[in-house]
Amino acid sequence: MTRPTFHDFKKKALRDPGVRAEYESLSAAYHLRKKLIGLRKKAGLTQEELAKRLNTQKSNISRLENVNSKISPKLSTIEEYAKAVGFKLELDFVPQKTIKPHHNRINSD
Amino acid sequence: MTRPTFHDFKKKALRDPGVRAEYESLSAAYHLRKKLIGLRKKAGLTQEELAKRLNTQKSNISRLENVNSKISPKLSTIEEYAKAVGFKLELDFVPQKTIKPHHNRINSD
DNA sequence: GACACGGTTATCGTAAATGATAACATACTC
DNA sequence: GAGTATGTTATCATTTACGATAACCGTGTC
Repeated sequence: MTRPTFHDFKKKALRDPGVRAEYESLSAAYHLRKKLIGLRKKAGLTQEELAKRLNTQKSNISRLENVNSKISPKLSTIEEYAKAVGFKLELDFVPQKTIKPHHNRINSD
Repeated sequence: MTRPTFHDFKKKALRDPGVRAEYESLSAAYHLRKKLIGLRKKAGLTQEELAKRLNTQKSNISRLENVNSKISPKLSTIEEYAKAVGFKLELDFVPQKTIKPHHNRINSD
């Protein structure tokens, strides 16, 4: 028998309703940060260069982008970041599906 | 000669690049608030009822929705509001048009 | 090894968002 | 007019995001 992989661990963890709830609630901020990094790199900017555009420091950019960050940024912060890398932020409100999720459904990340 | 109407005033004001910039920068938050109110009403909730769902006070809901408000809410605040009225918040980043705007173009609304 | 580059982390001070309470305005009903 | 419902505004305390500085970790280059 082999050692459990991280994938196995995640699969199992996501079956726990509590863990799953936290995972989903985190996902918005999580995906946001990944998105921001992608936009910055596509714009060919380092954190330091972007920081300069925003009149701030690279450490602050890092904090904002960092997945481990516990902060929930202000709307204006995200907007300014977006603008600095050449994008405009738009907010969409999509109706929540109230469908009970299939009990063995796993997010494919 | 008649008194200048508010519409005239606004039209003129928006020709000023500074004023216009401020107008545009405010518009995101402005539209957001209108959107939020619409979602709440569609859900058939009063501010007080929604406040209860969010474990807060109606005055705080009012502050968040109020167009005159100068605050830039946290992302999580908007997310929780959306969830409480049955919606999910999604962020979209659309490429900025760098086209120079027509010098006499006026926003309708 | 020394250096530069890109990013992370810790810390501290300040500014701003949020929580909470109360008083107020309007409109509507009895 | 008294009472109720909905939303607004002001104020204060608390929490948290953000600004700023510094030290650190790789990685690559010389």
